[in-house]
Parts: sequence; C-alpha cells; structure tokens
Amino acid sequence: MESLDRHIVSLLAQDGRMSFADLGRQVGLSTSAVHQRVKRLEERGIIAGYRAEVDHASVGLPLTALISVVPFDAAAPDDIPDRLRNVEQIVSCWSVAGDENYVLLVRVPRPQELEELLATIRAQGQCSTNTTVVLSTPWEGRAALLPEDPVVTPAG
Amino acid sequence: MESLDRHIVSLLAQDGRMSFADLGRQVGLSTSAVHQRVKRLEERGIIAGYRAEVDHASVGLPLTALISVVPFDAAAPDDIPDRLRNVEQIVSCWSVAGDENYVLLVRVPRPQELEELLATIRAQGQCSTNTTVVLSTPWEGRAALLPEDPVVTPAG
DNA sequence: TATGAAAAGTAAACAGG
DNA sequence: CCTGTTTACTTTTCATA
Repeated sequence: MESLDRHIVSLLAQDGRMSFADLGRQVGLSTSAVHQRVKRLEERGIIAGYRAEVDHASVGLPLTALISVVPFDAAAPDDIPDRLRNVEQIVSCWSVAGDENYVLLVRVPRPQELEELLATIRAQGQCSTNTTVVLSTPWEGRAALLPEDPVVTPAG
Repeated sequence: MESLDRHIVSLLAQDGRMSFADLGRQVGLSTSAVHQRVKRLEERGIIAGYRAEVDHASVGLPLTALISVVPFDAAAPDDIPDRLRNVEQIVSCWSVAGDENYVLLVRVPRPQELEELLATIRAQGQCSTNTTVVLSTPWEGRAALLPEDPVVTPAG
C-alpha cells in the first residue's frame, strides 16, 4: 500500500462519510481518481466497510464487559469463534496469547442480560468465563495511528 | 429514543455510507424526514461519527494487544486517561471493575513498537502494565444488537 | 414532525491519454 | 493510473401541512 492510499484510508477512518470531492482536495487528486482508489481499497478488503459510531448508552446498551474464555476441554478442536459467531451481543472476539484462549467484548442492556449471556457463552462455546465489567469508557475505537512507512516483510 | 430512530441507527451502524434516500425507503419515511432525524441524532451525540472499518494488517498495524494497567500509587488521584489520551496507539481505553483499573487496546506495527509503547504508557501513565497479545481476530467491532424496547430508568 | 420541490453538489460510469 | 465529462442520484434547504 502506498502513501496516497494510506492517506485516503486515514481520512476515511476519521470521517467515513467524507465525499470523494473532499477526499480529492485533501490528497491532491481528482474526484474520479480518489473514487477509483477507494473502490479498489474496498475490493481488496483494506476498507472492510463503514459504520456509524453509536453512543451505546443512549441506544439501550449501557453495559459493556470483557470476557476471557477457556475451553472446558483443552484437547478438543478449538472452534469457539464458530460456535459463538451467532451470539449477536459479542461485538468483538480476539484470540489471545496467555492463560485464556479468547477475549470477548460484549454489550447488553442490564446485568440480567449479562448473566443470561454468560450462560449462553458457556453452554454454546463449551468454555468457562472470566468477566470484567466496564465501568466507563474514556474513549473507544479511535482511528489508529497509521505508520508513515509500512513495514516491509523481506522475502524468504 | 423511539423505535424509528433505533432502526435508523441500526442501519447506519451496519452501513455508515447508506444514503438518506435508501434509509428512507427502509424505514418508510421521506428522504427529508430521515435526513432531519439523522441530523438530530448527530446533534444529540447518539451518532458520534462515522468511520471506515480498516483492515489493520494491510495498513501496517498487524500487532494488536490488550494492556491492563494499575497505577503505581493507588492513593494518587486517578487521571490515567488524561495522561494517556495523547498516546495515539491506544485505540480504546476502558475503566474496569476488578484487579486492574483500566484495559487498553493498542495497535502497533511490530513487537519493537509494542515494547516502546509499554515504556511510554508506564512512564506517562505512572502505572504498571500487564499485556495480552492478540494472535488473531475472528471478528471485531460488529454492530451491536440493539434492544427492541430500550430499558427505561424509572424516575427517582 | 412530516412532505414535496428546487438548487447545489456528488457518485458512478465512461472516453481518452 | 490519471483527468475531464456526462448523467443520474443525492444532499440540503425551504415552503407548507
């Protein structure tokens, strides 16, 4: 990925509804040129989509939690993400190094729904859980700092 | 927030670039009516912004980690978020219940940058760190499941 | 808070270098 | 891979119920 594309990606990461005309002005290209580049970035999956950033509390989901999970049977094939993919309260699923296998970020309306969700995760995921409740969110999902020059992996 | 607004929010959480015309068709309102509603949702902060969802690996940030932090001095006033806000590698900062005070989600190009980042966080945040490296991300930042009828907090 | 209409601006597709 | 043009669509504003 070249510098111009990184610039475009970085602008769209900050304002996902910026017009191609504005993008073009900011990066110094014609509207059609940025349009073509953005379409290519979308096709390659570098831009995976666009989302509105929602204030979860206002929308009825004031309770966020981080849940570490460990499978009951460490020897069994680990398809926990597949088994939990349909659980819509799980916003993020990370496979991690360390004592736990996965960390999940979940959002629910109330403690009661968290209790029910944990039961679902344990039953459906065949795993034990360790829950950390989020008390407040100073910030979340900020646009990441893109490296000036991306790291090149040497061949071989 | 009424049901119509929740519907609009939910659609924009899935496709942040959907046009007002399409939104109107899906929720059964005129273009100008949804336009007005979306502007109001933005003003109230219920829609906090729009972002492109970026594939971090392609963009030079293949390394994600979760860092739990505990202040060196538990008695000192806790302004860790303020002290770390300018550290741009920190994508999310959650204040949590439990043994740690905060959990941070960070993105960096390589292990070396993670090492440097940890030093920065410890020095600037005056805290100790416990790092969990993300090995893979089955999914992340999925649109949350909005409750059908939001929970009403009784007055008093 | 809704609608419909008008003006300005944008997206998408295309020709051509 | 760029620019510029064209057409259809969209955003934005406004008058009005």
